[in-house]
Amino acid sequence: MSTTHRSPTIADVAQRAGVSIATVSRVLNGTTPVVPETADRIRGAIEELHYVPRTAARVLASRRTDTIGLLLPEIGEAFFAALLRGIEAEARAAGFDLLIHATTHVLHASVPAARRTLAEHNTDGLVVFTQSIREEELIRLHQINFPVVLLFETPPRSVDIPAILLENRTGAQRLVEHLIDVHGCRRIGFLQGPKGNEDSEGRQAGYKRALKARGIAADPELIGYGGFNEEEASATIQEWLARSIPFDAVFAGDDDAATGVLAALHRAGVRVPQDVRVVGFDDSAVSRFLSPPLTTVRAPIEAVGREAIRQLVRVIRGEPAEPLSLMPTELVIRESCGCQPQPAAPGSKA
Amino acid sequence: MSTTHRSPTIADVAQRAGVSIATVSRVLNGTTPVVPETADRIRGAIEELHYVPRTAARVLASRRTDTIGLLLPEIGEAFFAALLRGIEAEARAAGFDLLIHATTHVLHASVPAARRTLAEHNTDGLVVFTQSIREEELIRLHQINFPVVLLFETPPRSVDIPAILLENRTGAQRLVEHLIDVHGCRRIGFLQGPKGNEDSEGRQAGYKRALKARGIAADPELIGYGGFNEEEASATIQEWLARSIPFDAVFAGDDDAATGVLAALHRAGVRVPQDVRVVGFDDSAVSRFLSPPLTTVRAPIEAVGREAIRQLVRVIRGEPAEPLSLMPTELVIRESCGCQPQPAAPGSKA
DNA sequence: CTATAATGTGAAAGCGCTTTCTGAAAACGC
DNA sequence: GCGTTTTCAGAAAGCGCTTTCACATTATAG
Repeated sequence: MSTTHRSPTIADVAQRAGVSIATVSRVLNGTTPVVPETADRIRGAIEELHYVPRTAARVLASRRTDTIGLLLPEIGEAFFAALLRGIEAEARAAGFDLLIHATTHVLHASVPAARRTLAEHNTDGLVVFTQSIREEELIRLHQINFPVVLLFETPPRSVDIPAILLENRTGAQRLVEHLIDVHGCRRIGFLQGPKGNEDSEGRQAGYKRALKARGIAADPELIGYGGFNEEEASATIQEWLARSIPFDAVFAGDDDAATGVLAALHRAGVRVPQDVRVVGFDDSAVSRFLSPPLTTVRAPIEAVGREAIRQLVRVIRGEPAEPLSLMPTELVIRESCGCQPQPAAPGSKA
Repeated sequence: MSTTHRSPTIADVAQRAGVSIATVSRVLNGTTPVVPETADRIRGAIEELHYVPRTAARVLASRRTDTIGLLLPEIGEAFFAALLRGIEAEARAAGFDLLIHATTHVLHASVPAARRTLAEHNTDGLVVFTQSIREEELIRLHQINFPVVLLFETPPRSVDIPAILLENRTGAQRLVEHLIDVHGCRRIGFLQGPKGNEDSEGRQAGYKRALKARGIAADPELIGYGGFNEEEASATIQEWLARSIPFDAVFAGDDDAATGVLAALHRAGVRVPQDVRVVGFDDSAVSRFLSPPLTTVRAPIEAVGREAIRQLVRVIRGEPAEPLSLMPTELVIRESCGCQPQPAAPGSKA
């Protein structure tokens, strides 16, 4: 209990246990069998000294970081928590730490190489969120064989890195067909997500397919911008109402946008689902608590996070990885489409 | 462009630039002036070789990690994204990386010391979320002078580490007084958050003060459990309705719980705000889009994250830090309390 | 001009681990 | 019993940086 003793190193542990540092390292890592009594003695010394191995020394010597980097364009509200939960849990289970970089302008070619601390030698692999990295950088990483998986985006043709994608098209198609078949909708609006967002494109494709399959002409006036957020979706609906564009349903692109649509309609005194039916996509945490509860498509976001790590770990270990994981989606019928309330099974979360 | 050349180190850069590695290190870190031409030559070599310094070597040699650890009990839905956004941005601005550990059962005394890789030598400091660390471990860290700040929780008496807290009491009191004074409520329910949660306790104290200040007796029947989540809050309200407990308003503890309350009332055909008024706390992203838009108290969660890092960085640098940062809250009046819709200023986000 | 102080750079000593290489001792085979 | 294999543990060589320390230079002073 002295004042400023420098903290213990592996040498201190070795000395106290009367062995060499090599042996301490071996019980620490379980790399080579050590006589049980000796091992116990070492473990005792570790506890007594409150020894904590320096990660840096370990990394430097072993040339493995046991760390996975996560690159995000920004930390959004919606499914971000679920995604991170999946990523964190799976990474931990596989024995990796998680280093997070969330910001635009990271890893751009313009950033001096010396500042790009996340990739290469400083992590064992990268989970890259759509639109958070420049294509050149992605290609460079791939060329030097650095493990990367891509989230919600198809990799460029020249780069065969694993990608985790949502089954957007089919889910959206079923959703829109439900509006048409069950509720007789004919004028269904669609709100697009951010420019270049693949999820949005897939959902729009599903929307168009559904219309086509039912012989309904797509009206360009009914395709607006929702930006996958409440504000912009809300604004678009307000504008449609102001311009008296007739519509009997809105597929909002995602649940955030649907929330904005609901708010705009509520404000305007338009009843949902009586006057207009509203559906979203994602099945975000709040969707079942909206008024009325939102009909949507469940996107298994947490599973996406887990799958991303699973594939990345395979790449890191040099095992064959799935080039493309298409995560299944599922229609979730609630009331905003006009269906009747589901009799909530006791104890069920629906 | 050969196949498997090992990646460049500082020595390769030094050789190519015709200087010693010490000089390269100096331009990398800007620690000592270097003749401009030489520096340029070195920077050129760095770019050409795609040199990226190994963090591990740097950390080992300098004994600084430039990394801040974040300890969370779990990755929740609600204000988690905002918190992380604040933490990430401020940490990056201060030149730190972010290492995230989210899970219960981390850093418990039961975890072998050798596995507690996050603290001590492996980060420069820790942001500890309420209820994610055992008190003994906190005390130990404090004893060895390891920089820590505590989020949403008052540190134990013996441990004087900085804490970032919300001004819960005053905010809650104003909120409840608004219900009483403006809307004439007399039977106001309160839903508690998780057991031992200080935010919940502070809000409950504010609730009681408001009642007392207005001469209303607190009815224990009107204090229920909401758990700061939709499900449990929803269940409690359902139970109150089933038991015909009369109430004219509900202060749900937080916005998640308020969302659940709204859903339960909606399901039961109880109108908000005509029959029952509902208010929350936090001003989460969805609150303004609920039906009706939620009256609540704005908790500056992103600012909490920033402030946490700001204080932690001070401790890391050995500067004096604020022992206690009390973040101000602000009443946000919308419609769920019975007030009229605010005329939304054009371009405003309210 | 010579003595003195800046200034810029290199040599080299670590930082605390992992891991190869080697050797001693114990176990085994015939 | 002696040679051979196996098991366990130590010595020592790095891993790729930062940082003292010392040393040339060059600038400044007297």
